[in-house]
Amino acid sequence: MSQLSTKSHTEAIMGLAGAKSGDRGSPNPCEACAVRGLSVCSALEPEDLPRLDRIVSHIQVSPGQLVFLEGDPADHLFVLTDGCIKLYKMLIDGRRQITGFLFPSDFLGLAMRERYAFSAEAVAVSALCRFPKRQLEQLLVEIPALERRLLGVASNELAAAQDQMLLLGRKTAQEKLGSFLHSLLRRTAPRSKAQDRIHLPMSRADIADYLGLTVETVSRCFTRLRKDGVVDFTTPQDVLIRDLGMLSDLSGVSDEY
Amino acid sequence: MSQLSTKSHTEAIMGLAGAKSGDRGSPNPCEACAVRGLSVCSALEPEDLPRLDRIVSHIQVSPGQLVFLEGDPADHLFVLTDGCIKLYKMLIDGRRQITGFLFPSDFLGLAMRERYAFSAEAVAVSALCRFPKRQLEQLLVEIPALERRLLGVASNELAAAQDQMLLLGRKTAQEKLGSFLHSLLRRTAPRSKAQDRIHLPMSRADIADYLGLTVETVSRCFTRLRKDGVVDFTTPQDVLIRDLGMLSDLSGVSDEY
DNA sequence: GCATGCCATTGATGTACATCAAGGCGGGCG
DNA sequence: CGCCCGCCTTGATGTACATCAATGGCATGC
Repeated sequence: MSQLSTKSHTEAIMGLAGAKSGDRGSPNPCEACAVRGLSVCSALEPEDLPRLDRIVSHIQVSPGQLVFLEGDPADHLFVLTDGCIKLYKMLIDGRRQITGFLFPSDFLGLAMRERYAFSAEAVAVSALCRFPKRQLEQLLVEIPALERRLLGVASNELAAAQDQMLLLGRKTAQEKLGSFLHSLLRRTAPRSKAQDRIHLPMSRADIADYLGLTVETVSRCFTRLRKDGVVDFTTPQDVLIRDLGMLSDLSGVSDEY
Repeated sequence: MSQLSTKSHTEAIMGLAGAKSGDRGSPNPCEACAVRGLSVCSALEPEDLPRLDRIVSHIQVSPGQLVFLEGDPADHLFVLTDGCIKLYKMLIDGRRQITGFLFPSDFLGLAMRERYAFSAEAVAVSALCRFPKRQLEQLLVEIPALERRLLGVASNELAAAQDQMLLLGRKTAQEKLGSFLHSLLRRTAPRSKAQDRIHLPMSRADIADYLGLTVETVSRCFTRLRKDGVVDFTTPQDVLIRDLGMLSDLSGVSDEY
């Protein structure tokens, strides 16, 4: 694990260095942001946007690159504007638990503590807005609506975390896969053209580590779902939902999820 | 499950009715509160305390009684002042996942959403301060320090939830039990006389539902830990930690936990 | 074009934990 | 006091998923 850490950490620093930090010259990027209106930033009045612009910088990461490592000083907060990021924790022997996947407009680094409680690594080529924590905290004081908004984001994350605990502790492998596809559909379909298609940017190993399973079990359950006519795969990364009802049943949704 | 819900819900209402709601007559209970200084309330200046007093009411619940049910309108927030509360979610077929145990000074109802995302039920005789959400939100606007504090609480809960995901998804039964005892020790020992003793107010079934196991496995792992000299039981509810080192190793602690 | 290596899939086997079942113990109540 | 009833423990058996192992597809690079 240590060789992974150090190596990846270096990559991350290179990644950060390669970013167009500060974005001096581009006038007010936040106003034109793709996720403006969806993300935390929507809590701001248009006239407050320049204050965000002043402290934001933009970074790019490619698959496998780290945004930060568990235990790093938590100096920055992020908003994902494009791509996909995975968050994970590890045990000393290398067992890994992915605690979440982030998609555009998602907030990163909410854990407002001394150090990051998990690592963040790019799944796909991704773009993030980066805010220095100190300066953003100053903004929070001046703009209560922003703080309110963060509290709302935290609430949602907490609720999602509890759903995930239920999944990890009490659902079968089939149900886990069903729930996973179902929640992915709800999160990403609204912003895609086809309402019944899901793109899976992450590997089977990532899915396994998210659901507390192994690669083999994930694969077997997927083929089972396919043979049962619930889903179909155009490629291993592209899922077609053929029977949403069965998928919902499987995921154990009632009101939640 | 439905009969449980309705029955328990009635109990909860009775419990709430039985509480000394409003506490008219007692002048400023918050000032004398047992958990004042530990809990969210510590974010308040002494001169602001009466404003809390004005909106707080106090309720008592006995073991098995509900504080609220998943899906209920989230009209109140709580601070636990005494006892122990369990939070849980259920699947339609009755499988249950306990998402957390609360101890005195813990905050309850952080998920600031329309409806509660989980149920809260007393494990031991418990006392709570109850705040109407609307009125507390008004206070949040007027006292930014309070909102800041809530965000901090949310961060901590989020971090704890991620630790729990790692536990549920990737740890063995032994490690789960070890982690459980270890974190309980860290949470409750500071406030108890004996630094190496843990009282378990919850049943084996509750522990099982918290760790994603069965009662039998919990019991077997406990006896294993006892035979290995890691812990000892004076009663099934009272644990003596005999080898903290082994316990730490087992729980997979590095910095975290 | 072919070699290389990663990723997904599938099969054979193993095992950690669940399930089923049977006492033992202690507390509450008649 | 003694019966009853939950709760905990322990044993026997079952199973869902992990592990081990082999193969094929696809992209990358020489």
